[in-house]
Amino acid sequence: MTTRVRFAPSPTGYLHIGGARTALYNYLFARHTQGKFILRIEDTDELRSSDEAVVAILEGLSWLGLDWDEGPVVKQDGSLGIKGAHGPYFQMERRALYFEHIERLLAEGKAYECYCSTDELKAKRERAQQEKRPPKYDNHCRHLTAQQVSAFKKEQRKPVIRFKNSGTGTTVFKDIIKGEVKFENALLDDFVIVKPNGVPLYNLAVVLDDALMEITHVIRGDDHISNTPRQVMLYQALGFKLPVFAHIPMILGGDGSRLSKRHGAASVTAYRDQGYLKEAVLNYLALLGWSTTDSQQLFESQELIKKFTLERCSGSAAIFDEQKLLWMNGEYIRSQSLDEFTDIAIPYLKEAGLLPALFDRERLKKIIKLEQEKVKYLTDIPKLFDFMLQDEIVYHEKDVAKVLKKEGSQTILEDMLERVNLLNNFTADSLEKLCRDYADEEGIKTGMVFHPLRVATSGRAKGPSLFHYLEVLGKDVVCVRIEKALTEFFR
RNA sequence: UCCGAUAUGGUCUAGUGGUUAGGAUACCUGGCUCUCACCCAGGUGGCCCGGGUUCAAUUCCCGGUGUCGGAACCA
Repeated sequence: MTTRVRFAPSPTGYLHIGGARTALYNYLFARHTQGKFILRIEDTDELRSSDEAVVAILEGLSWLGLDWDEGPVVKQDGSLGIKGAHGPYFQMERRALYFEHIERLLAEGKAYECYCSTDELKAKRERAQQEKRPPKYDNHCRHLTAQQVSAFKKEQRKPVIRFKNSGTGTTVFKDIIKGEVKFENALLDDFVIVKPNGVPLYNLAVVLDDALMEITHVIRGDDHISNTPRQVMLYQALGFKLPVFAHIPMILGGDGSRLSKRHGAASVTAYRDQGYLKEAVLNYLALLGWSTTDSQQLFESQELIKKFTLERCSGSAAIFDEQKLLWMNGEYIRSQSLDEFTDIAIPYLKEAGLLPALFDRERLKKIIKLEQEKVKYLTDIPKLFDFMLQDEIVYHEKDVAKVLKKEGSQTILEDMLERVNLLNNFTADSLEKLCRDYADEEGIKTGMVFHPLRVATSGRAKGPSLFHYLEVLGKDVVCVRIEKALTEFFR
């Protein structure tokens, strides 16, 4: 039997980081088992759902590279398309498919119409809360007489449909991650499954869709675990085969509460925009709630698919640790080949106006090579490379004060200017030799030469290997910059 | 209030009826070095609490507590 799993977000906003991990686990499971990964949009909440959110979710998933086998897709021309043979993949478009099953529940006496108004129900709920009783529907409409029903109809009251809970026994289901979970049926009430306008509620829609789409494994956040007994009851009432459940724990913010915008970025695209590599986000998310026996941290592409199993998922909630994500980002940045990373860097440099339309790629690679290992966020790229890519030089005041405006710096720079000018073979090696020889002759420490030279030619005290970037800069530029530093700070 | 899940350094986690409780990150120290970073070496820090079972419990059982989730005409 081929496995079929789904990610079923409700389009009420961006793709949340927790949702992204749920999608990732579904994706990894599907690929690992060579099954199908389906994307379904649960848009039965007409008030909160939006088309923009659908697009945002697809964008998030696509950025991460979590490709799905069935579901809505954004076509070349930007419009929404569909792929897969179990559609539609939007619940609101599936309503026609639900009717017969709802009718069946009604006809078999497994569900009934309820005419209680929302106000009446709300009042009852509040009373229960005040009296410290669990809020629970009192089954008021279970046994309405024909007269009462026609009276309600005359009032134009539109009924909801409730599921008739047996109220006895227990509902048990197996969960790959949580083990066996039991609920007393008596504690559950006759929950609403269809709204007055005929739109099914989550618990019904999810069961019908999963069953009709032949979903074999339901992998979702454990915030759904309390809903699962209701769904199990529906599966049984409807006569459908139960899928295997796997409830993965929540992702929390630094303060232990559910991760949200308050904790910084909560959407995957926000991480993209902050300068994270998708590989790092994927790897980090995979490890947040899943691990190998040897606690492996970094995974090559395809390796996650090979090693991921639901059985090795943790059962407890995890706090999202951005510091560790950042470390991982650095690891992935450093692991890119020079060519790969150059391709990654180019858009950032262009955006910052540091690259003309036409540029010398080989020279750019030499520059990138000097600082690639230091990039933490991709958004750091411009400020790490700017002084090597543009003519103007920006002097950092603090560094100038600390390094340049020191006793002897002027003489040193003047001497260096003279000697560099005479240097024919302008390479890192010869430059280093020149500087060391000079320090030797003058009987001063090499640092006395290196540091002012660095600040004079780069504008700052931190940067790549001095002689290597001087070589890339070239003799003319280096001389101009030393000259400029001299006139600006000493003359 | 009821129901459910859950508990190993600050954080993510591995693991075990007898271990010096392992890895990663973060932090600190040292080394490398022209700065920063990388890299290397070392270090601080942990089994929620109480009972029970047992020769022995971080591990198994029960209870408690904390945390998170649910108890919608939201998903």
